Amino acid sequence: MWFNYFGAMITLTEENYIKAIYQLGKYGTVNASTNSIADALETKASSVTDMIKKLADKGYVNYKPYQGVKLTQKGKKIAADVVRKHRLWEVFLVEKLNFSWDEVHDIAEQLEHIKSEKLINELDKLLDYPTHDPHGDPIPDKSGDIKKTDKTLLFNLDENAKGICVGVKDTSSAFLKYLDKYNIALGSKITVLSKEAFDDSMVIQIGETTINISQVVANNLFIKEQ
Amino acid sequence: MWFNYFGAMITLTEENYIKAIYQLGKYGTVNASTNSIADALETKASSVTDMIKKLADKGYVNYKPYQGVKLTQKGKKIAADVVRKHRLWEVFLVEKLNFSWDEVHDIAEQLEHIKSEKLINELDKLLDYPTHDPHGDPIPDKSGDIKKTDKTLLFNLDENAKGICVGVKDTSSAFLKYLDKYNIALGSKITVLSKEAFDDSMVIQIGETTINISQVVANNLFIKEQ
DNA sequence: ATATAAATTTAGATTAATCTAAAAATTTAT
DNA sequence: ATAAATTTTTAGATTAATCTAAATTTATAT
Ligand SMILES: [Mn+2]
Ligand SMILES: [Mn+2]
Ligand SMILES: [Mn+2]
Ligand SMILES: [Mn+2]
Repeated sequence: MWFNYFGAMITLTEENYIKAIYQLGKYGTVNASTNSIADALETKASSVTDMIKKLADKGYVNYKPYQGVKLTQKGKKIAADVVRKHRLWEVFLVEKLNFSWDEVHDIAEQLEHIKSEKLINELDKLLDYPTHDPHGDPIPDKSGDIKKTDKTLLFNLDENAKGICVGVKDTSSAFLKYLDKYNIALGSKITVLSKEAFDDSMVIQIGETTINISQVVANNLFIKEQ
Repeated sequence: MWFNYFGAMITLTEENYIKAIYQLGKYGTVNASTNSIADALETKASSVTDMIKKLADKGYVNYKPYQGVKLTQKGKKIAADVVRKHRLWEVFLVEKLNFSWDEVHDIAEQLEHIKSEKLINELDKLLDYPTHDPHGDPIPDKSGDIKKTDKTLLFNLDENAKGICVGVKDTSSAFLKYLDKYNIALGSKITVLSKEAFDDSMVIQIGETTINISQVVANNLFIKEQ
């Protein structure tokens, strides 16, 4: 039996639902729909409806039938804690255990559910209080706050614009390995040499080399413009 | 869905049962009884019977009704892996995250179920391949073997015998805190000054100081005689 | 050797989380 | 405005893990 911040019992499954709702609500203020939650968790809409009711009973979400859900303050705190743990563990795996950034997600999915406040705070200290995970995503602080930096998708940059790669939107192993192959990493300086209107591809310069990237790639790389 | 060494799916609960059976079979060759397993896991005998059947179906234990169970080779490997993970995580918590030896057990109970071979091997490397956990218990190697050292309970030492504290039998927080209070730690040099036949208490010397300990304490401290 | 006690198993329920299929509500398109 | 399509909910089952209470088997004591 494990108890959360508010002294209530919470299961691994409930945490996963709450995290999914949190991440769906990241952009915009719309409620998370039943189907979107089902997609995110690779489960069925009927399962989501059941769980949503339980989460509403426990005070983690506000729910009116057919209206989707939104996290309460309580729910947001739980979600931020899980995300904080997930991202700190990812940093640990890369910084201390020699993992590469495409290997950490699945293990962090497990580690994010370990319950111990001291553990996570000591881990934070061991890692010297990192602010971002290996994919450039911000790490919520103890109170659940994240300071969001101004970043844009590479896709939105104009010709001749310059910037630094600060994150990835798609964190799939396939995409991360593609980036490794072309020496694109967090911190890389990128210049847009040209844009092709026909297929929205781009020619960009990374350090000394020049490469052609597709619209798909450009839409999954976060850049801090300079 | 998680898969073990043999490619079979295994749940956290199954792992806990297998570990309990492993630890019950540590001394002697007798089968683990249904009730002893129930006690170890704080569950009911009827639940144990059900689970035992499932473990037998999966080939982790040999079971004949009313005869208790014994781990198969397959079961022993699973158990040793879980124990290895448990103890490596305990070392990590003490060595890298400033935990004391009385705080690590419950968290290791959670961490021992994290599935990643690379994770545990890298952790092993980070910790410089420790052979014992913070309570003096040996850490199984990758293939599940543990080299057991010759140790005896302090209770068995004669008057004037000397030894070094190499482990604790009772790993409860209460006992460990008692030991901290009297500056008894792994590595402490202990001399038996006298034994009291009446209540089996002892007077022992630790470094400069002399203390009286009860039979309960003497029966829970492992000593390497010198 | 029988009776009593203890250990173990079986039977039947319960809870969490899931699913499929069908019903109901909402949204979109004509 | 009505019909069609989509989304969401409900109904009914299933699986894993647990429990209580009763039945059965094994061990112990006279
Ligand atoms: Mn998760
Ligand atoms: Mn990440
Ligand atoms: Mn466990
Ligand atoms: Mn230990």
